[in-house]
Order: sequence, then structure tokens, then C-alpha cells
Amino acid sequence: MKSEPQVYSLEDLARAPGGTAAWDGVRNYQARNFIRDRMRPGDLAFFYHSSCAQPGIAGIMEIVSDPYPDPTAFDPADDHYDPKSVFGNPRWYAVDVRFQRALERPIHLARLKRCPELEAMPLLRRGNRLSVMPVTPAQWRHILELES
DNA sequence: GCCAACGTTGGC
DNA sequence: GCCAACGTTGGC
Repeated sequence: MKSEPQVYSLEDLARAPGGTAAWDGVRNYQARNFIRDRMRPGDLAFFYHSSCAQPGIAGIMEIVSDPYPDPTAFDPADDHYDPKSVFGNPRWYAVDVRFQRALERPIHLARLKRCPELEAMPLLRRGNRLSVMPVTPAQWRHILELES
């Protein structure tokens, strides 16, 4: 799950009450589908820092809620307001996430790109812009091995 | 700041 | 349904 650290960083999540915050504001249908259809409490996710000097995986968080309609889509004062998302027929979904830990050191995009085992990851595909995407168990294990 | 890649919008 | 225009993402 990607976030621009200057907007919301892993450190921000760690400082949030209970280390928990809503992962909201996702406005891409494919990413929405991954949240709505594939995420369940207890799932783990990598927190990826994008659009910064050293983009890469910064830490690990846990999904701690079922998917639910994204309240920011209903709020006219919110940057992510979408008048086409209505109560009873919500267009966008969010989940609550809880900080688990920071990696001992970030695993940078440049490092990930050097792993043939990871080349199938959407993250590494040319022109990819998905902000939420699945990680296979094998990819997850391989990435964690890069930490040590 | 640049630009490639992609998604969305809207006219037709 | 097509497709050009536009806006956004995100690495560099």
C-alpha cells in the first residue's frame, strides 16, 4: 500500500492513536477492488513510500477492520469527496490499518528491481500506478529476506 | 521540473 | 463504442 511520506508516512501511522488509522482516499477502481474484495482483518501489508527521494518499502502494518464505505467520499469538505458515491451505493472503500513495525532499514525500489523473484509484482511493472496491490506469500517472504 | 504511462471524461 | 483531451501518478 503506497503513500507519499510528505502526505502520510509510516511514522505518522506509528504516532496515530493505537497506531491505527483509516486507509482512505483511494480513488482507483482496481485498488478499490483489492481493498473491498481481498482485504480481511489479520492480513499484513507493506507500507510503501512513494514520490520521495528514496521510494521503497518502509514498514509493515496489519489490516484491522473489514472493508467499509470510505467516509471521505461522502464529505463535501474533503479533498477526496465524490458526489457520485452515495450512502446505500458507495463507490469507494477504506480499511483500518495498524502499525506493526518499521523495517530495520527501508528496502528501496532500486533494490526490489534487482530481484528476479519479484519481477511479476505489479509494483515493478513499467508504468504501474496502482496504490494498492496484492503480494504473494512467496514475494512477501523474499522481500523480508532482503531486510537482513 | 520533466515526462512516460495510464485512467477518466465527454463529445461525437 | 471510439478516441482525443486532459489530469494524475510517480520515478528520475
